[in-house]
Amino acid sequence: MATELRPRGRPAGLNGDDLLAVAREVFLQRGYRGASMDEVARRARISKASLYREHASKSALYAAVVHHWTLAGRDAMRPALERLRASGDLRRGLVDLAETMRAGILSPPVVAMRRLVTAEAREQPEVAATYLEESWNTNIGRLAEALRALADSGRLRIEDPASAAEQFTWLVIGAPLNARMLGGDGSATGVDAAVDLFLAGYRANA
Amino acid sequence: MATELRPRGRPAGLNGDDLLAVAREVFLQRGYRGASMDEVARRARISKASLYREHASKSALYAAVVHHWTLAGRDAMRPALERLRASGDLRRGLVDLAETMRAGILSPPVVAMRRLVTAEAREQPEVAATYLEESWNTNIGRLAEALRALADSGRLRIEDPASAAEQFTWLVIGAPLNARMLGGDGSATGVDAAVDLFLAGYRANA
DNA sequence: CCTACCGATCGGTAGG
DNA sequence: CCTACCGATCGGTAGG
Repeated sequence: MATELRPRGRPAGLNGDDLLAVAREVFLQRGYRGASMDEVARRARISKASLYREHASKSALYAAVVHHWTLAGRDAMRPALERLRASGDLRRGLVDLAETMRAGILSPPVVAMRRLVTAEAREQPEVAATYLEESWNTNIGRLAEALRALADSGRLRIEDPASAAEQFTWLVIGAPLNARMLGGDGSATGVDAAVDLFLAGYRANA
Repeated sequence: MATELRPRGRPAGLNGDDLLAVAREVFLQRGYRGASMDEVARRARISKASLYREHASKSALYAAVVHHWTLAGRDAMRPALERLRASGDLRRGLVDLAETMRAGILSPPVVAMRRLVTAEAREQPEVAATYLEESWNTNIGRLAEALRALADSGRLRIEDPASAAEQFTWLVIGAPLNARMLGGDGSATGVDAAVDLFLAGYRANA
């Protein structure tokens, strides 16, 4: 039990980022409509009145959870992209990147968050748009920058890095993400076929 | 108003496939939890008791709606696949197929159904698994057959038609489907880049 | 086939 | 005195 020492009259309950983390768990487990403010408050060990003082409504709490999540996952691809730029073996670098992307995007919490935001896209389109822009398009843009750098250094021949980044992404994660979003275990078939096709189209030494 | 002539004591309300169509509209508009059995009964002009006599529960009605939907969309790709086999211009045939796939998979009702089934995949995994198998994997399998035929005739060089079918599919629809699932308008960038990359990897005359 | 109604629970807010 | 927080309950609605 997390019975911490609390100097004065400070309450035992959670707030701030810790409260958002608890709310995220509840939303991911129950879905938006299945999640109750009572459960969030109970698991955060605060009253509902306190919860509503930090977040004016259930939808505002949900928006805060998604926004906080996008900030946390913004730099997930950076290490693999830097390894790709530094790698002497282009093919190995792309395979490493592809496996990093799969491990991140196909991880259970990331899939669950995508399912949550997708399900609520009609009711709360601005939250879904924020997620798409801050999380997805940001990472695609960084991949495009890395591909452009490889093209500038003469290792790839790419006219449209943004399009190539999207193609690489969906070659790598399309099939297993689709399977996991629909509940299947995925059974990923390896990223080599994706990298092979990508290099067949964009390798410099044609 | 649809006040039809009814010869005898036949009730005015809907049943069978018409009832499923109304229920599908309600599920697509409201989501699973937002859809009420009262609204389905009201829009079908039957009592809730009659609705429950045809479908024992809300989840059973949902499962029937999804299953009926998968049967309706099973042959959507067939004409484009036959045109691909008969086409003299391989590239034009693939572009035609890609545009047909986009028009179907990105259409608002198909996206809405995918969003519904995805959102409910955790609560009702068997329904999502049925959708994945009967609708998605069936069409991917038919595309794989067509690619295998093109390989057998010497127009493509493909070792794994199933893998190539998945690659083609996600190159064509990955980015715009992702955008539409998250509420964006998509702004599809054309299928030429997808076909170009696919042919770079699988065209026979290497 | 319908009206009426159930046990349970929702998001949100009251007084102290 | 102030703040932060509590137990209790509001009006409506869900699936069945």
